[in-house]
Amino acid sequence: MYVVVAQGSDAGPTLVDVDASGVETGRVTVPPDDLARTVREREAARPRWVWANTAAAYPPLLAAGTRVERCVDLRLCHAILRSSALTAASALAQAPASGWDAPRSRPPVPAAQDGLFDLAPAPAATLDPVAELRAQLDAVGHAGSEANRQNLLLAAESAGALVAAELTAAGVPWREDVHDALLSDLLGPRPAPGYRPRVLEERARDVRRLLDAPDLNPDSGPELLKALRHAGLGVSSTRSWELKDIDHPVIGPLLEYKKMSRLLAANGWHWLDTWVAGGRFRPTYVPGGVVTGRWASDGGGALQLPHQVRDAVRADPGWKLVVADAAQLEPRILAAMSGDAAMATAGRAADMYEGIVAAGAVETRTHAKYGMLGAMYGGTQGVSGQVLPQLTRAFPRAIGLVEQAARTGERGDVVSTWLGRTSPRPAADAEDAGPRGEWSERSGTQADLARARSWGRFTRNFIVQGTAAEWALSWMAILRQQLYALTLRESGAAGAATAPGAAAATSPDFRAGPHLAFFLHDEVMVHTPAHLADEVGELLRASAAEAGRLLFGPPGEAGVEFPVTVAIVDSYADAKD
DNA sequence: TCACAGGGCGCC
DNA sequence: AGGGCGCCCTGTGA
Repeated sequence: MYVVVAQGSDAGPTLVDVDASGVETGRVTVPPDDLARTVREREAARPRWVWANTAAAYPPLLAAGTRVERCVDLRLCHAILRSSALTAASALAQAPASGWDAPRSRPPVPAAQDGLFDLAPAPAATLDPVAELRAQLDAVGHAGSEANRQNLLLAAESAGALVAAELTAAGVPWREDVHDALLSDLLGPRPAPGYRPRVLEERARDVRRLLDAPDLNPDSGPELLKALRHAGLGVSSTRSWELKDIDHPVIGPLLEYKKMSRLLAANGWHWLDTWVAGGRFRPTYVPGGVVTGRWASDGGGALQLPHQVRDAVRADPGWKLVVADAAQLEPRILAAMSGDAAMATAGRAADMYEGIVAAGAVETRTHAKYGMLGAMYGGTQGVSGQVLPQLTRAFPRAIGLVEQAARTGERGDVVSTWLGRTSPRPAADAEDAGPRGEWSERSGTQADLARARSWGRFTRNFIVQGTAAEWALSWMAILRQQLYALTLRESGAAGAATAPGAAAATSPDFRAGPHLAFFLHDEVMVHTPAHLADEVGELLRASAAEAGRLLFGPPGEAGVEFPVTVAIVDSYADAKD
């Protein structure tokens, strides 16, 4: 059932067999060099591998050609169970903070060195993963009738950790030559270090001339603001959206400077040198890195990859990129969570916002879109605020759910996602705010009300964003298994002469067949041999539907559909409409 | 010289 | 006066 990978002695890691009720049934110490081979052999029995931290344990296995199907990431699951409202009464939740609560460390914790070991925080190696697994099994028991949901969340979170490590190992196929040509085209040739590219330098000169500010550094906000005001422009900031409606000759060159400067700084040649090697962009994903359950990324800015450079993402020769995007994921999630049949019906339309118009709730698609976004984010101004009453009349259960989440947050209480990820409590330390302390310690001040409303917007969005993240994790977990099954099938066809039973010892690398290459909250990219692209596209649709059933049950009368748009392309730039 | 906050902007 | 992020740059204070 479970095989716990524990840090043993210098002799190597210890593998501890544990049954479903937490009872140890055997253990063995493995020489470090044999770990990957041993895991590969044991994988045939499909155990759930249990380790402290997938990000540390799994990459070495992958590097040795060992893929695993299932795991428990104790650190990630601990974080969920510690704060979950479903398991609040458990010993795990009640215990004081331990090494399992340590924040993730960006660089791996260096080994304790002579004399300093007692000053270092408890390293993961000193924690007992078997005891932690038992504590987690016990905690889930406290969820009672909700144990299934909690288990589903833990499984999804752990599967996500496997996916994240595999995404980094696979990398995004990246054509450095295309990226370089794109940069040269927009900015001019790569300059010597310390110099601006030609186009950027020309725009900077234009801006200085048109503002009559010969020494202006356009990268300096304060300098730029001063120069703009001196030229008679009544601006309060240097933000592009504030500048773009102003009629002055400097605006054009300035906006172009900002755009190009951003490209250079964020995804220019330096980024290319740092993050792309051997034809792959390998970002680090951080599962659970956002409180809502969304992933974060650490270095490389994977989750902010601008559309400007996506043309450099190209399938390998003979391969294709299959890009799938969940259409209007968050409003559909809200419809499913709330059981709002009218909104589910609106979601039957290929475009949910058109469905909302067709239902007679609002007049235009734009009103539907901004109204729904406003409802989920807590917008009160402009179009969102205007159409909210109409949406509330048409979809009382859906809107009521987010309104209730907002009220709960304003009171200072916690909310939970569909699978039971629970929001943090608001910081209670507003009093130590220094000079303002004397009037913020009384409740009911303007600042208190603003803070409460802000936290209400957070909890309002938390339930939707967090549940959407759970859906996306489930989607990827299902997809990951199906893609690997396809890889196994293909390799079996190629090696038909191999004796039955020999397959396990020679399981193919997951990168030999269709595999996940990129993830972006509600969008995934699969890199696949071209002849399988259509089949992969169908898997992407089917797994999205299955993720919906896994979370919300079979789509009955009020069933919500989760359609995905699928594009089979050579270049990522061609995937968007 | 370094760490940090804030402006600004990229993504969902 | 709209939720969640990461990263670059500048300016400031230790």
